[in-house]
Amino acid sequence: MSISSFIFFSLPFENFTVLSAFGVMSNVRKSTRIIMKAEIYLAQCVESALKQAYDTEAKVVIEKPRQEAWGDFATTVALGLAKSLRTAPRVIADKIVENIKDEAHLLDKITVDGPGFINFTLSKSHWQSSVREIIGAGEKHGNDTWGNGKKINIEFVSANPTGPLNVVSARAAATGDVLVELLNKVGFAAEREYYINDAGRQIRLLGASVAARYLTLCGKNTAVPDEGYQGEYVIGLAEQLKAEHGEEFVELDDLERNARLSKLALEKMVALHKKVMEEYRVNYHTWFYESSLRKKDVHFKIVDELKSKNLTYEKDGALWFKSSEFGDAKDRVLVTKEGEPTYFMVDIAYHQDKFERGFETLYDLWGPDHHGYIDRVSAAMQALGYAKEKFNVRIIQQVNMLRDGELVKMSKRAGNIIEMNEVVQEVGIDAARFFFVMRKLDSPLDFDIDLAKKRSDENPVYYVQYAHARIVNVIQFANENGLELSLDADLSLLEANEEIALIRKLNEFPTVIGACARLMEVHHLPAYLMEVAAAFHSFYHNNRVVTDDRKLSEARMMLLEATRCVLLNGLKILRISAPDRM
RNA sequence: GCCCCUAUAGCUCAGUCGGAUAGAGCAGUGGUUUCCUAAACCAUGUGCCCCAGGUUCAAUUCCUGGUAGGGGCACCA
Repeated sequence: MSISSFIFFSLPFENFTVLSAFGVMSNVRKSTRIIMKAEIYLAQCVESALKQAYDTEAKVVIEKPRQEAWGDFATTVALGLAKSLRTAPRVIADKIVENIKDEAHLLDKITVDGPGFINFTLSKSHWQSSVREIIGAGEKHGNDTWGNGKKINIEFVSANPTGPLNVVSARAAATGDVLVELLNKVGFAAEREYYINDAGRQIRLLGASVAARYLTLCGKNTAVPDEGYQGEYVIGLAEQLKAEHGEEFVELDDLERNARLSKLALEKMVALHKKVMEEYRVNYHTWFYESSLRKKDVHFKIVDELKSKNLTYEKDGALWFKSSEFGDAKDRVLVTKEGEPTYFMVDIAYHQDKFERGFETLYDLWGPDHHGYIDRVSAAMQALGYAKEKFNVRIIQQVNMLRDGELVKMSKRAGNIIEMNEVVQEVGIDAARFFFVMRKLDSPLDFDIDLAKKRSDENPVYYVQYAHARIVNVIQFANENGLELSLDADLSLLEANEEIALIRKLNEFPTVIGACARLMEVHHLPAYLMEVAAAFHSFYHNNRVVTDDRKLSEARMMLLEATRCVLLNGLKILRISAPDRM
């Protein structure tokens, strides 16, 4: 992550609310400044210096140097221009530096190092004053507007209501939930959506399976169909339905009984899924029922549209879509020879429906077993006239559960899958959510159940939460000793190495949020929060907050409050609690 | 056979648009508390960045080809 920091201009800024555990900040004055990242300012400085020196334009990227000693920010622009300008990179770098006009007086030092890096060191006072601005921004710290209000739909989990949710859903749920939060933080209008496949063949199979178990319970031994659901939970469903409805379905003919039981079982499963998601703190904007599309025959209208574009044909009694004309490996069936619409066919209608509801871009989060399905949906969307980049899929790799250091073997057939709810209940919601967003989406995630349950320093969740609790405790202690948080504190007293290091870290928050949103990745945020916690703990250990030196204490209280703001903001995005005491 | 993902320290993993001496946590070792929470801090070692080519002033990063591991290739979802 590159460091980000702020420059303050005297422009009007909207009102804000201040986060505080104790309400001591209620008298805070309103900010009248707009926040701008230091990187953007530096990039502009370098760009105009470049124009001045060489009459050249180039995209200037400001990054964080590998070594802290080299400075706060750096750019390699001189290295990149060496060829086109036919000049040694160091010469270019020197000339750029000569032409830099630091109008905001932000810079303490600019050096040219190595083969031609330009390193910038910001003044201490800039870092110090950022503490006040972070507190002032409150929960808006890290917000941006580049999403421009664009409507984005993020569909995730969408597990079949034919069985309990497994651990992969827990990863997808945490990921999708946090992604939406991140996107909205940078100005998008992103929404969470869950698609419920409550129609079609699989649901009929569920009905038949429940019916078999139900009849068996009623004394009429019946086998579960070969392709049906064999899991224990089906017996549970049958038991519940028998308890609620007695034997009223026994005398019905098979078709009728299956249909009735299928409907009732489905309602129970969907209710269960909704409950698990709610307890996991995922609040979907939309629970979309496949049956609502089928009722309106929307999927047949899609077929008509594809037909009219001459993109379908009949073969072997089935109706095919020419998906290979849009990059799919082969054509796909829309209507089977039995005359049944495929899942795919309804799915096309579903995705188009999202567009018709006003979403400009769609993101689906799928498991690795669905990657082969991407091309055909993409093909369908293109066939219907939507640009390729409007439909996106992010594959979330698998989850391996580890217990006692051993991989827990899971098999659907053997019925020993680990349910999402079990894991969440066992390790706690905070730990589960944190662990499930810790890894890059492309990587399989090893979930160490024992580690997630540990209440010790090895567990990263507690490390971050402990930092927050510690801060709350110290501020409380300070209050008891007659110290109040005051925005007028003299921040120039924050000079210790640990203090500056912590402040610099706090200023990276907006950059981390931006990177997550831009890359559609969540794992940078928990990693960053661990860094903030580390910087804070280090500061805390080496510096007392509550001292005889009242001015210094007040300055340090400000630093603590700013740190608390960042931790709270970060945890809030992850929807993990920020405890006041541990 | 075809497609997707992965390969970096003993272990689990970061590493942004290719840049300066490749990082963190855990484990190991040694230390820190008359003091606001020790669920904490400090010190300490380790790397054919899977292999071979290519592009480039510069490759862990991009391209090609391998090797190994995981997943997927239905008129299921």
